[in-house]
Amino acid sequence: MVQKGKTLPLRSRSGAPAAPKRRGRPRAYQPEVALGKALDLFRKGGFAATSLDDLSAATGMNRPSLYGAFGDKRELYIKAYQRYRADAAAAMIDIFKHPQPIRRRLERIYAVALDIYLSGDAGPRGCFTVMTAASEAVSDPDIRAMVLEGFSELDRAFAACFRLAKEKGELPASADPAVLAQLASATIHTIAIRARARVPRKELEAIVNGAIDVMCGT
Amino acid sequence: MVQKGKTLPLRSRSGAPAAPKRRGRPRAYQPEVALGKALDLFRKGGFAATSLDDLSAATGMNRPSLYGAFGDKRELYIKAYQRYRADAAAAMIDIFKHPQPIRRRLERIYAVALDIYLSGDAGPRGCFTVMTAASEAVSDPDIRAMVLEGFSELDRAFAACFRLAKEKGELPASADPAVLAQLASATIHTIAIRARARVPRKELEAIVNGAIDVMCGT
DNA sequence: GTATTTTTTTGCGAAATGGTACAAAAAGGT
DNA sequence: ACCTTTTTGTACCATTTCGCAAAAAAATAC
Repeated sequence: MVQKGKTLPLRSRSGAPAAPKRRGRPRAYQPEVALGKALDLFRKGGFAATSLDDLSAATGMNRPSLYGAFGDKRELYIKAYQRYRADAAAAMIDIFKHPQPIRRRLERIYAVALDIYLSGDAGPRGCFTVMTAASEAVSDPDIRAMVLEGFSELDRAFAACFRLAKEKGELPASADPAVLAQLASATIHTIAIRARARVPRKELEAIVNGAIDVMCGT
Repeated sequence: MVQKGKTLPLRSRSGAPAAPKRRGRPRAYQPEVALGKALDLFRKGGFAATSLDDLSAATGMNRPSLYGAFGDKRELYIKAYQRYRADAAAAMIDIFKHPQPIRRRLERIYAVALDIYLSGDAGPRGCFTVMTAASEAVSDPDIRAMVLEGFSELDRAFAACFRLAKEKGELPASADPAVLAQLASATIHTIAIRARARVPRKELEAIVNGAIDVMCGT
């Protein structure tokens, strides 16, 4: 799916491929891929059900190394969540940028969303934002803030799409972009949740298609 | 809830208010209220983050009694979830039964849903079905089956409402009750999730009102 | 009063958990 | 060769966790 985006190792734009001549013993792991493995685990089981031993086994790093690289379990969870958001944003950004007919746009967004939610060796992993909201967000203010940001980011992105579509005359003048955006987000949330209960892709696509029809008119 | 024959103190239909002369040492707890406390805890933190010690403290039963009364942690979780579903159904049943204008009906349903999702001393507890879907449903087939049943129960109840409204001419002939029902469920899911991130009731009500407008026409 | 039944209570135990201390290892600097 | 720096690997600790066994308690039945 997305995770291998590689995003970071920018190597600086000059030729130097990055050989900063670090001083001590070289790392036996690549932080990027280790964080990816940790994200996979957290997405599978959530915060509480994922132990440091599990994370250690999956990343190949022993616990002290994990601790040194990412901090304690909560910090690792937060970094994994940030990584998830970055990956998801990277997978969606083109669709939200390039103007297209609203229907086409929505179809593509939901297709990518389903790819993300249904991926996973040990069953569909769902949406990490939704899972985090369901579990940690109530009691942890920092995590809650990130989750809320995730929600409004999505709401705003959808709203921008509907606003543009309305300007282009694809939607009736009576359409309210903010309301439609929240419905579009609600559809994201419902397929994320249902995916987690192993509802098959076909059914989720049917939900998506029905929602698009209502939002855009048949 | 099979274990005790006797299930509920049905008082039998005759006058006898229940004095079955039980044989051994009397219970120091009421299973009903203990299960309620357990449900509260599970709704707050989820399965993995709630320990038997927590449950023991909250119910006032020590661990062996808990075990004897409800089985192991997983069984207790399942019974608590069934209780949740029964409570939620009881709170909604009247609204789904009595025919009413579709808008009024939806307003009442969402009002009750918000009451359920926003209640809780230590922060909003959200929807237990959604939380369970997000965490346990992937890996536990029995729990998954119950969650799926919860989803389709809600879908069907909404669909029945829309079907009736359509027959009564409240909705255009083009309206698809099944699609509208899934949108109504999606709205339930989105407010459940957002409630968990402490989105204030006013905002959730705004989402609900917008969704109702789209579903029923403005 | 004694036996029987059911529940509570205490306490154990084996495993898992999050976190850390410390020595060994692997690199560069001089 | 020797020191410094950084990371790894091993081992450990204190706590928590789930589950159970066995004794004590509280009621009824005889």
